[in-house]
This record gives sequence, structure tokens and C-alpha cells, in this order.
Amino acid sequence: MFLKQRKIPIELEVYNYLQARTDFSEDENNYYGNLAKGFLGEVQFDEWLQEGSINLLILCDLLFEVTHTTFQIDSLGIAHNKIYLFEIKNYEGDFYLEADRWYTMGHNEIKSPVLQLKRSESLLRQFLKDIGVMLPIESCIIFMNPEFHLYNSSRELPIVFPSQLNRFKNKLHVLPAVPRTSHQIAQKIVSHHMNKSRFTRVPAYQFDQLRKGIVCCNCGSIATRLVHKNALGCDDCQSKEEVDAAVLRSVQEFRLLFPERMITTTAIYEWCGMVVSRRAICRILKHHFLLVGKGKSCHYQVE
DNA sequence: TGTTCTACCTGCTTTATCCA
DNA sequence: TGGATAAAGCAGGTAGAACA
Repeated sequence: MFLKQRKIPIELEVYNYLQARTDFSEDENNYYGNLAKGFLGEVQFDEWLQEGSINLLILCDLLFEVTHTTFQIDSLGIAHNKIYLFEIKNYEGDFYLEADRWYTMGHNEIKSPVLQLKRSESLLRQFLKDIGVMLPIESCIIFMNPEFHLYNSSRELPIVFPSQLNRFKNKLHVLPAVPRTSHQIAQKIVSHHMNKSRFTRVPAYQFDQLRKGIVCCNCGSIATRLVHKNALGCDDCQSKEEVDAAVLRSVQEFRLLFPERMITTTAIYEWCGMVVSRRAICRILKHHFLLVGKGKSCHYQVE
């Protein structure tokens, strides 16, 4: 049972929106790729967990602070007598272990997921103690990608490999039903969740430097143009979308990328690359947002 | 096929506000 | 105080759908 659903991280959403409007550096591209892959793995884990009934209260994507240290948890499962800490990885390819260090087959050392897990477990234990929850923690790293393999792995490591997922799920299937107290604990934990990480890492961008236009809802290209009075067409994939829906998507992008900017007809008109007329933008904004102020100072707010 | 209706467009003007 | 700016109002035109 999912008590807190997973949402797409703001960082990833920003990258998704910027993709069509700017050129990423190689580092940014790699970081974006890892971010997207990691999120995909987490979503796959949620879907896998939802197949069949498991007596666990699942809390996804949690962020806490303990003694000025922020830590993130991919998934937490609250059972009748313990708390499961799941660290989800979507690694692809072959890796090997040497003296507790993790390497790719190209001999590049990567951050040890086991150390990350130990750190998260330790911080979680402190956090639970602070809020008065005294349940034992069982933590494990879940590798979701069937193309992942780790050489020199030992049995003692808290790892669930893709080939072990079904047996691991069978173990969860026999858990007794969660009592009311577990729901109360889950609510208590969620109430301490922080919404924004101070460490969000996104590329620097400015309104003037980004490409303007309406991004195609199908292929993500910015090569859209008006093909009908109320329809946009994409030159790349030939898909079509209603003007209203496309403009509203663009407003959503604008709001996330420039939260400090006011929503005005001119700003959205420019952001949409003047593909849609100023009057049409005005009509759409008026219909979906609240007009605040008059004359030069007027702008739109979410109703 | 022609007519009517509706929705949306552009262009111009008006109104309101900001700011040097 | 007047120029600049932003949105609204209005008029006329266009395109597409519905219908006889």
C-alpha cells in the first residue's frame, strides 16, 4: 500500500524542460542521463511492488534532515515489526568488487552503493530515534536492471539482484498485516518529510539564452508551428496538439523554470516563440488563470 | 452546394499603470 | 507629467462544422 507516491524530481523536470531549449555540456548530459535512468528504476520498483498484495506501507522519495545533514530515501517500507529501507539502483552493465570498492569494467571506481546505504541507514536510525520510533531497520539495495551484473559479490552484502527479485517479493508476501500503529508511524514519518533539497543541481540558464517555441508533446522537438487555427503541428514527427493544451504546457514549463517571473501575456508569447498570437495567449491565460492587477502591472496567478 | 453559426484571428483604439 | 507598456474592447475577416 503506497502512502506517499513518487513524483518526478524537480531537478529531472528542469532538465527535461531545458533539453529542447539549450545545449547541455557533456557533464550535464551524463548527469541528466543518470538522473533519468535512476528515476526510471525507482518507478519500475514501485510498479513491481504494486503487483500483488504486500503487507507493507510504502513511502517513496523521502527527504529528511538530522543534525544539519540532509539525506534522501528512495523507498521506505513499514511492516508490523520493522522498517525496510530500500535503496534502488538502475545500473546497467558489468561491475566488479575489489576490497569493498566498486568498479566498472573499464576500471573506473564508482561510489559504493553499500556505503551509501550504510550512511542512509545510520541517519535514518538517528532520525527515527529523534521522532520516537523504535523499530529495527532492515536495509537493502535493489538492482532493477536485468542487464546488471556484479562480479566478486559476497553473500553477506545487503543486495537484491534482478534474478532474486521474485524470491525477495515472496519473502514480503508472507508478512503479517500492518496494525493501526504502523499507519500512525508512517504518518509521523511523512510529516517530517522536507519538500526541497538545498542541493538541487541544475545547469545555469537565463530566459534570454534559451530557445523559444512550443515543445512537441510527442517527440520533444521545438519545431512546432500553427497548422490550423487551433492546432499545432510538429515538423519533426508530424504529430498534432490543440493550441490551448500546448500553451498550458508551455506555461507550466515557464513557471517551473522561472518561478520568480510573473506570468504575463507578453512573457508567455515570447516563451512560445510567437508561434501563437498574443491575443490567443491572452484568451488562454484568462480562461485558466486569475488576472491580478490592471494596466501595466497586471499578471496572472494560479486560481 | 450554399447558408448560417461559431470560434478565432488581426488591427486599431482605449484604459490603466509604471517610471524617469 | 508624459512616454512606455500591457491588457481589454471592438470591428471586420476567415475557416471549419452543421444543416437544409
